[in-house]
Amino acid sequence: MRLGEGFFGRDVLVVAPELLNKVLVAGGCRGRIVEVEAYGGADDPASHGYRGMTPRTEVMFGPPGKLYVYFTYGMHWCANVVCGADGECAAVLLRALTPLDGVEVMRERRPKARRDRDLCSGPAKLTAALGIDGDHNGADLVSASHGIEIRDDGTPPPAAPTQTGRVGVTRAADRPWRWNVPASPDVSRPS
DNA sequence: CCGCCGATCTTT
DNA sequence: AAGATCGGCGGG
Repeated sequence: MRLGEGFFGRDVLVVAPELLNKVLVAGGCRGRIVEVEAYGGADDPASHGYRGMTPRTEVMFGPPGKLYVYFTYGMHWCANVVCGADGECAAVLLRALTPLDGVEVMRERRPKARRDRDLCSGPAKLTAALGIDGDHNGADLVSASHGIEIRDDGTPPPAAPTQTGRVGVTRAADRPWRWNVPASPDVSRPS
């Protein structure tokens, strides 16, 4: 079943680990979510929304269940699921997937990937593999407005997900807001 | 396998 | 000027 607004409209620290083992569907491909990170708002110095709403972060402050897609390092796209109540700033960064379906298409989109586990093992790798870019900013996952949705296929989240500090952040680096599926070979880095 | 470095450009 | 990254290269 497709996840609905009730799922996303809760505390981001609750939603993030529950997204593990859900299935992301986009661009004719499917992948199982194995790594996520939570980002807050005014309470979180590492968040894009820390200093309030800007044109870039507008979606992060809106209703839950939307996709916040941002451009970084001059060449990469990263995708977040907006959480919490409308007006709050909170989102979950999708950091890695296990490729499930459409692997051939993923390979065409990411010709540099050598092994299957390199296709979606990073936030900008998975967007490239599934064809997600700036056109998908603000997409509604609840109605699959842009052909993107998140599904529960009956696989529960891990009972004891691995929890670490967030990758690549310099501020609030000690906050344990990254979660991944234990022993998954498809995460962005070993934990 | 690991660490370093350059690419590339938007946002602050 | 830094950044929620990636991939190539060199060394162990």
